[in-house]
Amino acid sequence: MPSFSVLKKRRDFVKLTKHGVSVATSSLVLQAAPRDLNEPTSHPRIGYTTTKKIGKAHTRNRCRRRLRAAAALFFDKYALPNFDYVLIARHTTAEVDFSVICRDLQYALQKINHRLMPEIADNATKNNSPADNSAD
RNA sequence: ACAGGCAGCCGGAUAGCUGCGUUGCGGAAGGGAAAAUCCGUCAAUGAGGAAAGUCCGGGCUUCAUGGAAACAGGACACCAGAUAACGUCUGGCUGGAGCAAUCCAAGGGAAAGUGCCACAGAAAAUUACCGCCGAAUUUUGUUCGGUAAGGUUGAAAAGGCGAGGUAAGAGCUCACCGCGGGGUUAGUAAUAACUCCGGCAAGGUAAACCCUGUUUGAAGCAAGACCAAAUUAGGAGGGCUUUGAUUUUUCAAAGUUACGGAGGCGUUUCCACCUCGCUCCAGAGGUAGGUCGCGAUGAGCAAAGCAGUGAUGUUUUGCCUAGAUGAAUAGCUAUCGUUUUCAGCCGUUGCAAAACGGCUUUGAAAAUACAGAACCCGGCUUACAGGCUGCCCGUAUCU
RNA sequence: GGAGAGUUGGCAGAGUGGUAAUGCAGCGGAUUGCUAAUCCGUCACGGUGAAUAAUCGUGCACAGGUUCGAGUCCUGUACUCUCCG
Repeated sequence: MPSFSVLKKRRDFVKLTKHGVSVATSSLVLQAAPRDLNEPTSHPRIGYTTTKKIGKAHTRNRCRRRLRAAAALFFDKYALPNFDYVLIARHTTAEVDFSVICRDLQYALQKINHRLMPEIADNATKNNSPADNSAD
């Protein structure tokens, strides 16, 4: 039973690239950002990006599937509630061993959570009211 | 056996674990009912020969018009047929490539007209530089005429070759070949064969404009239809209604907003558009969302029979077979299959080195292609590891 | 998914079927005590060559075709960019 939903709107992707934090590994790139804090939903959301750079439609589909399979393994454990994540495929994603993708994703999730948690703490101390946070 | 040619087919398999879309069924909540929403140890089903490129042809939808046509522009072009249609396909003709099977060809018109043919060359299309010949003048020559055989240039220079003929030459004449026209025969036709005549017409380019014939409205599922939500508060104008003045026309005030107006296919004009319930200006908001279109009736798929040289048509029987929308149809593991290479073993030739062939339940390593439906069909083009089947041709050997 | 435009030296950018312009950058030389500016030359790739002389071949994204001859005309392929109210 998946405990996360899927990002679909272009607006959300753009917001992530503007305001989010990103971690790059050899096989994938992970972006993450907190959602609006006044919304009560708690599930993390995840999106997948495969650009035209990495190949034609067949290879892009394959990359997306492999990323989705890896995400299904690890997001239950590591993903934080009220956060949006985006996985971006790279040139190597279709070719490399699946174990490498799993290792990279695990590493990236741990690192990005480590970098995001203090940011939230800072925000909470500076701006107590969530209305000010959303106005930025 | 080797080397080719053509046509067609396949394009990984099995098991396990974890998952996805759609449809059906069941359940939950919800409601007058339905739809939408969520759930399921439920069931069924789930990519291709090219799904690709978007190069052609259709279906379908909208726009314009009473219905059409014309012009411009585009496309096509040997003949006959197939087809819903086509620039596709089939059969034939002609020309070219190959020993052959077979393959390739935008393959109408240059005698309707216009343009172009750089450089070189006398001359690139009614031409004459050198040369050859004759005459005049009178003498290393000059002028006039004839000639297109010879020379140089160039991609291309006015039928080819031989003989006659001539001052020199020339289809000027003749034979053969080529070319053009007529006739006969064969064929639906393109065309072919035979025969007679003409003396030869004035180069190339139409993938330059063009001519002739045939054909063509435009845009595309982000087409288009419906549903729901959100916002005016201003000015000008028009229409209608009521009231007042007035014989009517008309004028003023208040209210109201469709039955009115506008719309222009490539041809006229303009440059964001839509909504805010007439139009324009100003202003504000928006370019989000959902359902249908959308797949079980279709130029549908499979098999067999019949007609036809064939494309194809037709009859019978059976089948219903993806429907997503940040986009499902999978991810991983194991075993097997296929191919290649290396090692190993066996056989043949050989003194040997080595070469060739075979074996894989003897093993190892590597590879396992091109590539993902997006409204749907018919083609074309391009990409593609490897494998299978059938037929045909050539060479060598044997019978 | 659909519609359309383009590709020429290191960069920009012309080019009626007939010798691949021009500018910037780079390199060499002149000028100067030195530099800048200015002037002159060179500047796609490869071969022969002692040579930056000379000469030959290949070059306009790639591959075919038409033509005596294609950067240009026609067909196919690859890549890049733009638009979809």
